[in-house]
Amino acid sequence: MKKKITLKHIARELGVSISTVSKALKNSEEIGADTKEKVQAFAKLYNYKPNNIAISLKNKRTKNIGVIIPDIVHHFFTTVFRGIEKYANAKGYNVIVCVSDESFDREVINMELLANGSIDGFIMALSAGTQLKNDYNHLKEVTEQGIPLVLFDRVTEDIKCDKVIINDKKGAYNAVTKFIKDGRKRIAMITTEDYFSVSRERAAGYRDALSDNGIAFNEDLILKFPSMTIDEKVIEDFFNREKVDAVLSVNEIFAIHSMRLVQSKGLKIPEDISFIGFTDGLLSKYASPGLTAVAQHGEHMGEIAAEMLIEKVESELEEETYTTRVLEPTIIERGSTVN
Amino acid sequence: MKKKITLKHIARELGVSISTVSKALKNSEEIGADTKEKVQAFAKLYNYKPNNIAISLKNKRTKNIGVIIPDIVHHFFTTVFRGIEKYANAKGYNVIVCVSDESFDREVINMELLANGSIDGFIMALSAGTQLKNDYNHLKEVTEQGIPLVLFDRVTEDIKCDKVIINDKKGAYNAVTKFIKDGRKRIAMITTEDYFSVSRERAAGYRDALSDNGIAFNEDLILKFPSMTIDEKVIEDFFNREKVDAVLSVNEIFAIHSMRLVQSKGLKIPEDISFIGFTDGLLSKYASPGLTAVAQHGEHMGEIAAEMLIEKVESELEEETYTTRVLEPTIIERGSTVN
DNA sequence: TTGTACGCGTTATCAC
DNA sequence: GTGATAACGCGTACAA
Repeated sequence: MKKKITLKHIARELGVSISTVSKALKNSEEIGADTKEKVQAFAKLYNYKPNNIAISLKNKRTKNIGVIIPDIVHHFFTTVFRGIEKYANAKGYNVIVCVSDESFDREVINMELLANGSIDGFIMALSAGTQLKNDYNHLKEVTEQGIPLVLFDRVTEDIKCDKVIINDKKGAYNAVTKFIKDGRKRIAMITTEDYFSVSRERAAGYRDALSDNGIAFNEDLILKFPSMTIDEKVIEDFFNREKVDAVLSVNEIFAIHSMRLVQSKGLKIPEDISFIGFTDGLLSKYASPGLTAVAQHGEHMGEIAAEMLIEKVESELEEETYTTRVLEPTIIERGSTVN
Repeated sequence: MKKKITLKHIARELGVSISTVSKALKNSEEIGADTKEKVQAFAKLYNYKPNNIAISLKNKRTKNIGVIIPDIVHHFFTTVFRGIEKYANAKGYNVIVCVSDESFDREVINMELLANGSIDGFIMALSAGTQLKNDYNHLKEVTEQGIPLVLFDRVTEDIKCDKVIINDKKGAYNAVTKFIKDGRKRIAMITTEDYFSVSRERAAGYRDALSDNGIAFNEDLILKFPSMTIDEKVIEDFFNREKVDAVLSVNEIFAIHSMRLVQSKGLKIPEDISFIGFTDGLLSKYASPGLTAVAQHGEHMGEIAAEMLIEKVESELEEETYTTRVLEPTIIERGSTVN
């Protein structure tokens, strides 16, 4: 087993000082050509690579960025992550991921852990628990320490930092408008509780589109789930109770479940009832019929988040200007709506 | 902006030495009760937390584990990752992820980067590029440096290290046996090129099951894709050319594509043709009909990989005993096969 | 041209 | 009880 070699080893072996070795490896002009050659040859032979940790300690820069997401087995977060990873890697940064599992406590613990020197900045989407509790002190502490933070998708007004979101309101607005143009009258919405920032925005877009088209808002057509988990029975009751001809869902899981249910009741999609779901993921693509989706462009979102973060990390001056990038959602038409 | 505080700051502020502060904070018996109290109160007030990087440098242990996977937007890898993250986190480790994007070069680069002190050990699945090139020198270097390595799912015989895989051969064997029990005669297999270790194993299981049941192997019933990408036309040609009544697919994407295609040709699933696909993911669950799947238990696999790695990392003695854990696959029955 | 000394933040050892 | 010192590995200002 050939252990990692350090400057000290090389210096001792070659009978020179550590700083000479250090300079020689950086091709410093101060060092004589022969010494340089000797040192470089030796370093190459033993495959010397500087120790990242030592460099981090010295530079007070780790070249790591911390990503905290609620769930990794979730297509949208996964695409965002890919964008982050891609951009960060290209810039020479590594990505440390922690999963909050939608829990406030785990989000806090992970953040504090990473904040103690492990990373240069954070990119994160708030956990459900955090949004429910509405407590952002852990974020505040981090930003007050001067650690850059970028929030994406699930954000909060309470924290001053860079953010990147999609225009959820407009996405919902456009979807509902499309339904209305297609002649739909009783448009339902399946969503989660309001403490999710995205759900609130989407609900607002839904209501705006209805009112702009002279359709009265009907509370009975809103189906709310307390979390990301589904109760098949509740969906069934809903569709037995309410006669609807279009459904906007805040995620594809709810949408797919509903589609299967109404199909089993003998309804035809999109003739009798049409569907649009947020988060253009695999399920939307492979459902039968395909689910028309509001694409959130996760990968692009991730790239932008990483770009914003790294810019802040690398900028010397600490101006306190924070920007929010709003990406435009796109509707991907598939078989669940008429064209 | 209140910057991170260090031992030095506390020492200076309180007019004591750094080592006194360090000891006081660790509740050392050597330190006087009043000094301890004073120091601890001050530390709490200013929210002192030791710097991870400095500790890493001192201990030569980072409490980070490096995970290198071919693709993050992939349900199976994602579930494995969740298992790794969960276990590692519980043990106080962070996870640094790098995505090789199925490329040999990116795998090498990422590995070398992380190997320079950033992590205590690696967990990885080989990229397609690496398996194709069949070059494992970067793995060899890492293990020779004494850095523990655990391979999962996509492994190689060429490297001596801990491994965790599922019994792919048996999974395929069981699936095909089920087809035969259900009276199927012309059983096709959709797979990738043989350089994937898992594809080889699954193909072997397929052949064994046929031969054990007295069915001749028929090369024409094997549809091979060069990579993970799908050519719709090729699938169509295949099903137009060959009359098959059962299909085993090495992944769910190929299976779902095929199901949609044969359905569009008017065939009934599972009456006319039945399907089983590897990787029990979201698509299998939500397809119509649901796709009977060979579950790979990714999360469990991840937990085991993390457990094996951390055990090696924390064990002082460097015995060279490597074990391979083989998990048993399970068939999850859904509508794509008769019960 | 090369080497010495110091600092990054922490801990452990040893002296006072 | 408390503090000085060395060490982890590296880079660099400064001295020789």
